[in-house]
Amino acid sequence: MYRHGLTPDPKPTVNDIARVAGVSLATVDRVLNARPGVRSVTIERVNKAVAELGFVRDAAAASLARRRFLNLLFILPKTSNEFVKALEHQVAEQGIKLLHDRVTLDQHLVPPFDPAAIVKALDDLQAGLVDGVAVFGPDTDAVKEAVHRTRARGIPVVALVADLSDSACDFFVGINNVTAGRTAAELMAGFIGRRGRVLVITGSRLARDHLERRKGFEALMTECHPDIQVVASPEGRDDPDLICKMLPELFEQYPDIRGIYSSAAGNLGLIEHLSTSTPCPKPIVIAHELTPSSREALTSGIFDAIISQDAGHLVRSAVRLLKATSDQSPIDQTQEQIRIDIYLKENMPSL
Amino acid sequence: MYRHGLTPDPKPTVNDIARVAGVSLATVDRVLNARPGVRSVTIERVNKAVAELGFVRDAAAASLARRRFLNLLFILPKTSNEFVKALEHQVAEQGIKLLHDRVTLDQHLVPPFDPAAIVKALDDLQAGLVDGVAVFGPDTDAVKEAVHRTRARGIPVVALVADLSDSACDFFVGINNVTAGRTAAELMAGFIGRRGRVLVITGSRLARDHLERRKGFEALMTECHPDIQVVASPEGRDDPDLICKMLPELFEQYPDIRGIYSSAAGNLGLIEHLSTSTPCPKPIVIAHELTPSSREALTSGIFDAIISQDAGHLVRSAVRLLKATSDQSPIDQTQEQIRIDIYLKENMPSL
DNA sequence: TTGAAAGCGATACCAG
DNA sequence: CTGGTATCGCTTTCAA
Repeated sequence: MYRHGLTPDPKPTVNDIARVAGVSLATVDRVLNARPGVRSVTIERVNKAVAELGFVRDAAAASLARRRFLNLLFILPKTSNEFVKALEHQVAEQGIKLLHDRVTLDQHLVPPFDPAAIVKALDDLQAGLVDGVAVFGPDTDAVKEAVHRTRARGIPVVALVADLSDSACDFFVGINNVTAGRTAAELMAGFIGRRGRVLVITGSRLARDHLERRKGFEALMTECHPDIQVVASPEGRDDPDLICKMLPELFEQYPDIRGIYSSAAGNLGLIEHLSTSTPCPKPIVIAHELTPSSREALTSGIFDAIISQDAGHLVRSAVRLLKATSDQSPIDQTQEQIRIDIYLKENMPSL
Repeated sequence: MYRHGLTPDPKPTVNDIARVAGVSLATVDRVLNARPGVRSVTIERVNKAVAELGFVRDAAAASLARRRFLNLLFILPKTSNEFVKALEHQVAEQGIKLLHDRVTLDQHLVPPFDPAAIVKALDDLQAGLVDGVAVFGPDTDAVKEAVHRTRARGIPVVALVADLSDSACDFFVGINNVTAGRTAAELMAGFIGRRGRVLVITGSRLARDHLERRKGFEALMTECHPDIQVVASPEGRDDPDLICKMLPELFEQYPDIRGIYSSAAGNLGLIEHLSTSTPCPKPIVIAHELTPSSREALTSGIFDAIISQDAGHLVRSAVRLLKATSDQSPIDQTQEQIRIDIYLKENMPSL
């Protein structure tokens, strides 16, 4: 009754194809994997049989017979940033599970904001030892050229979290940060009643993702909320101490701040400041990335919302894309789309 | 250099275990799969070898050797509801891809709100033909008993979208609807400035998920926002026409409505009403489930936010859980946690 | 340009 | 209780 209605009882195998097409197993394989050295008439015949029988390649058998591992490498910035830590954790964790699927995950931590280190890491790769790379690094020409060389050597590359311009990579896995900034702005506008002054805490001008968020935030306010004034802090450089210190001055200068948007990675400094001296009335605070400390700030009411991207999803997606590239298998765009998550106190996931 | 650092070069196989433990392949298999009929000393010896060699079972080989498909069935309500349609679509879509992985997906649509139909569907299952079931149905005793019988026959069952109480099922895949309602309330409170009257459009008292949302919504308002008054509409029964008709009267009765929470599945009626006669000032509207029409309402500004759950994720998660149960393989709780998504105009995913 | 045959790493079945 | 062995469906030499 509930037989899988999609294949005529015993699922056809390569043997069936071979028999029906009147060729050998080896030839069927050559056609299925688009290997060279088959006459086009033969190709036709095989394809016809494939279509006729409704053949679907068995992934398990294929993977087993291929008798080799897919070795993937993640190049991440070496920083104490909680979000990056979460990525590292995911790579390590998922690496263990993926062993079952003949995939290995390694990570290489390079100094942050150091294009040369990434270039070296990429150029040092041995094709054959590494079958794919995911890079989270600055969008500089040197990096893009190194990515280019890597791809030229047949190693697929995905840009992780921060895109590399001019589609230097095979794929980008991450969110659109302009959109993320706009999302923060939309939420902020709603929460402060569409009027008043908001402060944007900025990071470093070297981090493209942070710049984009700020740009998106300001753009949306300009477009849709003329009664909201945005002031930007000096560069916080993602340094908690620096940020904590610069805040009192800013509040003095702008006593009417109704909202704060922490666009970069300096949440700790902001939390530090707000948990000691709370301006009154308490401003609406929106920050990025759900991490242990931002989670706590949300719970305690210091933060009102978090804009986030799921580290687990980022890693899984990068792996799937690299694997699909290697297997020449199709990609499910909708599954690979990384969402811009909004978390309030109530919908924050447990754990 | 980047050799997979987790296994000493050639990954050990069952043969290696057998050799080291000094037993046969068959015995290794029995131990690995916890099959009966092995002396405990032998079990010990095998486990020791497994630990020593750092053995990881090769999923591809196992799946191939098992030489059978995993046939899963989704029992869904037959309704024109867009969210359910999205589920159907995902089951169909993912079913095609899963063929590669020796998994088949079928769906059985039963009349909505009809416990007897679900009971029959479950009792009609033939163990051996169906290896797992995902059910989206009402939480009634009859259904729970049928689930019980199904599980007793060795067929794992997951509750999809709507939980069945008393942990009748092996797993629940879906969101906590009380929490979803609270999330909607938190967002609503922020958007309307924490004061004023809000209207909740309710569905049917038979749908536990809808009731829970409303309960959560009201609870949060009571707990945290004393200046917000919640009024509930008569039951809309998810009927667009009915809802569209009852609204004018409600607005007349409560001219000061500042927010509307569409807690059930009657978005179409609400959209219909609001797009013809817009009350002024326009109330904040929050609804559930990102679907083609709610998406459009968000784009056009009729809706301000959507609380949603990802249909693709729901289906994938149900499949993984059923598969893991069948394989006796471990589960990654964090990946199976379905998020309560919040979408504003800006962060709505494309497609 | 094509074919034959040897595995890949687990599971299942039949003996002992 | 334990062991041998034939697969599973596909990929990959090695020959022809």
